[in-house]
Amino acid sequence: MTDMATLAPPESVEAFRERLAALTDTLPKRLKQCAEHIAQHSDRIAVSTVAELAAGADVPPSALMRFCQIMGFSGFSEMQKLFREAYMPGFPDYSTRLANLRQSGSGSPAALLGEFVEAGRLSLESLAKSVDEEALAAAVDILKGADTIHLMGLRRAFAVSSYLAYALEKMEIPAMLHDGIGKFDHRHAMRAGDALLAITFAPYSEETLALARDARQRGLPVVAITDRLTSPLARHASATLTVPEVDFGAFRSLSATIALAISLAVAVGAARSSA
Amino acid sequence: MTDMATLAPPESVEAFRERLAALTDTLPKRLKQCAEHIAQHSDRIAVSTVAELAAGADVPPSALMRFCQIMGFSGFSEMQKLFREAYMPGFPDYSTRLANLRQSGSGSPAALLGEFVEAGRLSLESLAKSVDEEALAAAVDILKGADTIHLMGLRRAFAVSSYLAYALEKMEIPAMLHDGIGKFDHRHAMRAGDALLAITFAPYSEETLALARDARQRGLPVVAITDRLTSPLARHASATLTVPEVDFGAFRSLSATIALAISLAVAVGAARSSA
DNA sequence: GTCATTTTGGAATTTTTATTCCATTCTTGC
DNA sequence: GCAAGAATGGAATAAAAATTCCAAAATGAC
Repeated sequence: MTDMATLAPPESVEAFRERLAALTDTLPKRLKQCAEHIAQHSDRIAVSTVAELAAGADVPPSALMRFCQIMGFSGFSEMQKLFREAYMPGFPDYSTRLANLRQSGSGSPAALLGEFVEAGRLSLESLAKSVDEEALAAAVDILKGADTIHLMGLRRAFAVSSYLAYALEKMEIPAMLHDGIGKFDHRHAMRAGDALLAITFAPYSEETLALARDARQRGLPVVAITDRLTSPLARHASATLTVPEVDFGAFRSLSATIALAISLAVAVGAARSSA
Repeated sequence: MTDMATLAPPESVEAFRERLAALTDTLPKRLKQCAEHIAQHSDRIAVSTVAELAAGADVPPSALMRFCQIMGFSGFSEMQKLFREAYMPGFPDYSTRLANLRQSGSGSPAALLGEFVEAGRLSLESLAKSVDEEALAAAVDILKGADTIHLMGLRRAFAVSSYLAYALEKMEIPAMLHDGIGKFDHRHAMRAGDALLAITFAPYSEETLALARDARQRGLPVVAITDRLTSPLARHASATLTVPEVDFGAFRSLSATIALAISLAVAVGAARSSA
């Protein structure tokens, strides 16, 4: 760190992150500690003091000050300003509103809604944190090559499989929704070259497991969306995607499952149309 | 405000809100301004200074200090501490993770997922902010008195109506899902004493509108879940719930719609079982 | 191993921010 | 309309935080 032509401070959190990523490797020990701690806890910058962050990174406050300057800020305060302004963008009083909703008499419809909104949000955040990018890419790979995509998910998972059927149809991708109507199992509709996307959560639906087993035995690739890597569905799957859905009461919000499913569908759509 | 036996400071954001609500009406002008501004922007407390908040409430800083003390804190700093500590976003590094996801090459499945997760979150937050509690209560009222609840929603709304059918079935509430199979419209399955819950978004499904119109003409109450109060579905409805769903690309996340729908179902379930 | 250069830790300083205090202005009961 | 009490605004003070600076330690080139 000899010279460091004072460049303009990052103007957005994204720009900040980019510069941070670019710089981290070039920094000496203490400053790298700062960079890593900041990268890990960037959401605390807005509500912490220099001393607190420095303690967290296990460096003296002056090291953290130097770090801020290297990032292009005049000092810590300028950096903090960026994060304070970005704090809760778009929906400033969401948390207030949510608190009011949840408080509006337990059991009241509004309070219930508050709980489900929160459950959905937690599920989505948790999904973003835990998603296995490789498994997702593998799943896209499998489905983009399939002649017809068979969709199987019953009971609570039926909402997801039916939405996928809608999305795939819209993108003109051949898909078949196995809906269990009349107890026809339609297993013979699955032909060589097809793939199965199966969705089930505990307690696992026997019909879904059976269809996945059948597909597997006949050599068709199976993509699983389920709740755990050790789920019985995963045993039959070539790629397994897990969703950490938060329940409220007896029902789950499905937000995370649907987000994952629709992402998968759109990624497959993009892959097929560019092929 | 003569004497104010110094009581212990609130230990949680909920306790804070309760005390705030209880106190607001007893306060003189300036202090009430503080209370109202704080109630409205409690999420900014963690990242603001006394001067900033005071300016926002249009009072001098000393008034705000007095307000903090009346709330039971030793001063502003102690109050701010409560909010800074409470701000542990459910999953500490969610925002970092999300930023990484979205950055992972546009068009990649992971990047798509990042976008859908964000769209879902925004939808949920927006729903919490905009939900019409009275309309929600009215909808529960209508549905809790119905003999059979008829569910109608096609295309993208079918995921929602089918999930509702699942939830109502689980709660042993008589419900019938109109699925459009074989183009049977099943309108005559709707009997006096029943109610219809219809769901459609632009471009509105003709079948759904037709069924709602029919129910209306026969004097059955109709609850609508749609995207705008001016939607054609709302014209046939006794209660209209609107959902501000955020799209990403051609598809919506459905998170908010499902959260609203399931809340409605559970509230109806609770109302019926306690009746 | 020595010297030049970079990096570091902590004490000293400056700036910002919170907090107190009190003179003045409003209210309200009579 | 007058007094007594409450509420208010702003200047003065105290506290906390950010920032700078420099001597000491570490590193690395020769």
